[in-house]
Amino acid sequence: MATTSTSRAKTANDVVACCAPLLAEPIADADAVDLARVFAALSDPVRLRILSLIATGGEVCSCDLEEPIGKSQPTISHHTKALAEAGLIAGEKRGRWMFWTVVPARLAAVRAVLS
Amino acid sequence: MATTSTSRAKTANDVVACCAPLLAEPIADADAVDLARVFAALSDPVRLRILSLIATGGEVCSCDLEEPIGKSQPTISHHTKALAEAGLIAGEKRGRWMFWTVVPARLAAVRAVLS
DNA sequence: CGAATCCATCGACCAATGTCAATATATACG
DNA sequence: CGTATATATTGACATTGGTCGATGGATTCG
Repeated sequence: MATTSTSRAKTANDVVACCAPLLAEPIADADAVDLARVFAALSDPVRLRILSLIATGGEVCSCDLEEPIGKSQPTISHHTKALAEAGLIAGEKRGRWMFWTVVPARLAAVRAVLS
Repeated sequence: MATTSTSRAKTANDVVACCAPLLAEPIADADAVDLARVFAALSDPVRLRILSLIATGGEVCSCDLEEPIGKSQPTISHHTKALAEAGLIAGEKRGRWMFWTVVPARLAAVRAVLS
């Protein structure tokens, strides 16, 4: 490993392409727990704005999020960690900077669950 | 009005087809708040299972949710209300029973935001 | 090495949320 | 009308979660 994944434990990262579309068959209990974690990562306005900034920016440094978001540095770090643990963004440290990119496949997987 | 919408106030119901895809341009602050509310409705395992049961059942009575979900009646009512206020399901009362159906357009709108 | 910068973690605080028992409301039935 | 059933609401409780100040760790540069 190298670039991505900020050392998460075993979060719902590879677990989301888990389940058949919600509408196909009743989702299993454990799958629901994992899937809920991903939606929880999307359930905060600050995180949605961060995700949107990263998506439109292509590759964005944490230091460039603080000003447009208008929250403290620990708060930004807290939210990027949450998004990364959900597998929605991936971070790469270069020098002192942490660069974030979206993980399109993960977004596609979430869309698929809602199909 | 008649069948749908359990008397919500002005929730993020018609507000979700709000915004361009998250990846097109940085989402506005107010839009992020509205969108976060919808994802919050999806961020609970019990609600995901309820949504899945309704989706696969076509039309499901609240009384038929209590047993498979394994939660108390007030808890089921609490969650169906949350899903309805998010516009993800719509309820129609017939007799003493409350029948729920999914709102496919709303699911499609959520998918579109993640496109 | 020492200073500066970027980020992560910790501790604390307050707000929001899931849960249930108890109660209220509405509808059907005899 | 009185009883039974289905659902909604209320109040209480414990847990989770967002936020920030303070601190620590890592990297660059002089």
